[in-house]
Amino acid sequence: MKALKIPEATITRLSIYSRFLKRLDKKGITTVSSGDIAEGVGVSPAQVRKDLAYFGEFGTRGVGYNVKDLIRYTVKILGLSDPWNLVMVGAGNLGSALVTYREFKDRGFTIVGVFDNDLTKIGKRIADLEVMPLEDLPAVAQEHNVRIGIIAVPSKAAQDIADIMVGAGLEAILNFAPLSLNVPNHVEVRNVDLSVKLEILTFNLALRDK
Amino acid sequence: MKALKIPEATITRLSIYSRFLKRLDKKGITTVSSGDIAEGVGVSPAQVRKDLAYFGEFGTRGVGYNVKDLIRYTVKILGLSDPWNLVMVGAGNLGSALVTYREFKDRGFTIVGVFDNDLTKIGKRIADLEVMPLEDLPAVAQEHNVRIGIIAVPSKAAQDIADIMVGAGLEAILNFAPLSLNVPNHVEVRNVDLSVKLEILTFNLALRDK
DNA sequence: GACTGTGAAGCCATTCACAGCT
DNA sequence: AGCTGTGAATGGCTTCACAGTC
Repeated sequence: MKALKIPEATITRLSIYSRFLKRLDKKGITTVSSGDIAEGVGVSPAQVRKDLAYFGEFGTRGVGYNVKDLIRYTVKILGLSDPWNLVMVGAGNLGSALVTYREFKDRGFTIVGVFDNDLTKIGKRIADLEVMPLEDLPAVAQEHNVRIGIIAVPSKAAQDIADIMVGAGLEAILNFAPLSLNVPNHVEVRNVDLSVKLEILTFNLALRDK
Repeated sequence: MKALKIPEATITRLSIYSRFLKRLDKKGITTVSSGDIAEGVGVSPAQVRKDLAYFGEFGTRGVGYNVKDLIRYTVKILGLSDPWNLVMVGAGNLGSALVTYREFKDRGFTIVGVFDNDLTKIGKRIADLEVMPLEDLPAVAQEHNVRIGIIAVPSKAAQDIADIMVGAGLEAILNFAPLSLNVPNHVEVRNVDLSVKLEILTFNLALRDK
């Protein structure tokens, strides 16, 4: 693979293209142009071609892209050719919703353990999993070759959970708590902040009202 | 307010600063520097100052910013001085989790109606709300002056819901379904894609494994 | 001495426009 | 004729560096 530095925005879009293409494939569509993809996901055709060009030449000039092939390429690029096992910490409403979230399963993610340190939640069933105490996380992670953890606990507990995940040898964390986590450099963290986009909307509506 | 075009990334960070500042305030901290904020949320001090500078001069040279004042300013800029009423469509796991999501309430968002067209869900209670049929959305929205709707339904239903929201006169939509919605220009849409950040993590881990 | 506010510089991402294939 | 792949141009965001203020 090229050694070029790839913009994170490109990876974001690749993830979106990949799922859009799967929908096309389900509809039986076999060929697609950069313009079709662009229209389907709301970006420019040049952007689509540029994004793909970071990784190779996947299309045919004058024709477009083969849908099934392009799905395979995007899935490969995103590291999704093989399934991933995840652990989830936080068995509250958000954690429970994420454990049962259909799209994760569709994209090859399997949650193999749900943890919480709230005694009232331990033992509770979510989908086919039983909520376990946090102490069990390292053993479960090791057993299932887990490299990625999801944090869905209140802000004040999040850093402690992150420390436990790092201690358990996890390499990446998806954090839903609205604060910045402190982790060593070798651990990748991405935050999903559920309020930010809502506040972008209120900002825009407030501007409009002026 | 200045007529300058403001980067959306700036608004994103403002939302993050605003919540970080509230945590400082709760701890009793009264003054903060751009460096403190930067460290707390993981950006550069220059970035913090530049972001704030789009909207005015809020600090004191040689001193920093007054925490309570800066909270007020950021809240005002984000359009959060007055509370917002929202409607939620989708009473599944994700919708239910969002209705009870603490942070929304803390930031002044109140969900005044939850809707679904699944008969098995209608009548169900989520927090202190009873799930209503979609037909009731326009009346509820009007009654409570709702301008923003949240979509938390499966992809294939999302566009229909968006159409209903537009028909009900909503001006902004927060969409959790992983596809691009078609709406008129006067309606603001932002998407929260729960899989994207996870796939950024797998991309990075896959790179690392090479 | 410390920290803000800001023009200028630097950097990065997107768009343009066209050569290259089919 | 149609569409990809890509170097060049553009545009926009971030960082730098320092004057201004307390």
